[in-house]
Formats: sequence, structure tokens, C-alpha cells
Amino acid sequence: MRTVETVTDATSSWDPYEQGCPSRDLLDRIGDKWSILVLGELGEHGTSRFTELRKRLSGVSEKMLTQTLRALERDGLVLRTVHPEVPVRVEYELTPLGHTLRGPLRGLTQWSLQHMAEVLAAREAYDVRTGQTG
Amino acid sequence: MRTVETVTDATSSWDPYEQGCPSRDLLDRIGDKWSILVLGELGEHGTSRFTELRKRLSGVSEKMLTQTLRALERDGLVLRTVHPEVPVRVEYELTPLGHTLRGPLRGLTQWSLQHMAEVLAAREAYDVRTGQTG
DNA sequence: CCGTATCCTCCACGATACTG
DNA sequence: CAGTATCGTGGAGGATACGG
Repeated sequence: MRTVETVTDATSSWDPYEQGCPSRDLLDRIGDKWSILVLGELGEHGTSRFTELRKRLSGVSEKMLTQTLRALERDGLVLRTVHPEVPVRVEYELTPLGHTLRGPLRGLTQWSLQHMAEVLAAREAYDVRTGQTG
Repeated sequence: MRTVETVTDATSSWDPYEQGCPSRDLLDRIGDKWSILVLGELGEHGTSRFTELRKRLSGVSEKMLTQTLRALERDGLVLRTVHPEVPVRVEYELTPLGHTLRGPLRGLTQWSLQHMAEVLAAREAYDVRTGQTG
């Protein structure tokens, strides 16, 4: 899932396989490890500062958090506001566009809550049947 | 996004970061490059054979298609039926559980269709503002 | 406090060749 | 037809150190 490590050539080319599957287009952007976690946090807690986010998303490195926030900002999903104080205070919040994503995302969350147990069960059954674990 | 290249130790450990974010749990399974495309195809066209899928998902390698289908089968989302004829005929279809995923997935698709243009626009605006491209 | 710069590791994905 | 086996690679993601 391509995030933008080299931002410079991110606009250059789109893989042909993406054309015609909108859900893939979207997941190519937010399907990475941290994007939806960030969107979730900003959706629930509202405006947050960098370090605040970093603490709540335990496990994220500074690099990845910055990178994720930049990508979301670039795509118009997150608004970044710098308050020129000393020390600097930076606040992140969802844009209106970002808020419209919460619905679909909640759809995924709901499905996961309702059906993930079945998935886990199916997985174990499969492993027993095919003889992993035993 | 971990798919199962080495199927053997796939059950062994779960990253701690996943706990408590159901949408991430889900995306860790179907957020890979081909899963939702396969689910989409099987959802729309119904029962399909291996080569049929391979043709419709143009660009997928045999290895990746097999791997994706196996993972989906293991998770109880896809049913694989082998017809012992000569030559062998294998058919894939969504399970009832697999069908329940279509709703949430359509949610993503709808969002993408409605808002991806805004995302693209925001992206260009950002690039101009920060001085890529020019 | 809020990042950037650098280096490194690991594995998802692809290409190719072969099989029941 | 429907796969398996093997090898190679790009780049996502982490650790660490430094900068405004």
C-alpha cells in the first residue's frame, strides 16, 4: 500500500489495475498501517496535538505519524493548524471531507465487531482441517 | 499488510497495536492488494472459476490469486469447490459471511465515487501550495 | 514541542518455471 | 485447468539521531 516516502513523484503515474475499482483507489490511500487509526482518533477526540496523538496511537513512530498526517492533509482529510507560539503548538482535526469518511469507516468497524469471531473460528477450523497445529 | 506467505506461523502471534481497533483488524486481512477485488468480482458475477477470475482481475499473478483465494477461504469468506472431473474444475463463490461484507465494502466504494475527485483536487492544491510540480 | 534525516530490515508482490 | 516451488525486488515501516 503505497504511502508517500518520496513525495516528489507521487503524482506521476497510476497503476492501471486501479482503474475501475473505487474501493481499491481509496484503500490505496488509507489502507496503510496508521491512516484509519489517525482518522478514528481525530473523529472521536476532535482536535488533537501531535504528541497527544502519538500517545494515544501507542506504537507509532514519529516518522510514521508525521508521514501519515501529511498524507491525510494532502488529501484534504485532515486540517493542520500551526500556532506560532513558543514552543510551537500544532493542532490536527478532521476537515468536513474527513468527517464524511467516518460513516463508511464505521461500517467496517461494525462488521468487524459483529463478524470477526466467525472469521477467527473459520480460520481455526481451516487450520485443523488442513492440519496445521496438529 | 500481512498476507500469509508462510501459512504455518500465521496463527502464532498478533501485534498488540491491533487490539482495540476493529477496522484495523479487518483491513489487516482484506487490505492487501487483491482481496477486495476478488470479493468484488465474486459478489457481482457470482460463482467463478480460477482462470475466469484471473482474466477479470487483469494483472494478478497466479501466485497472488491463489494466495488471496486461500486466505479468503481460510477466513470463511469464500467457498472453494473442487469438481473431480478431467480436467479439474474449481469454483469459487462467496459464503454467507462473505456476502455480509458487501455492504460495508459498497460503503467505501460509494464514498470513493462521491469524494475521490475532491481528494484529487485537494492533493493538487497541496502540491501547488508546497511547490511540487513547479 | 514538533518535527526532519538517515539507515536498515522484512515481507508483499511479481516473474518464471514446473506439475497432477 | 489449476495450481506449486523458487527466486528476486521495491518500498513500507521502524530505530535512532539531530534540528528549528
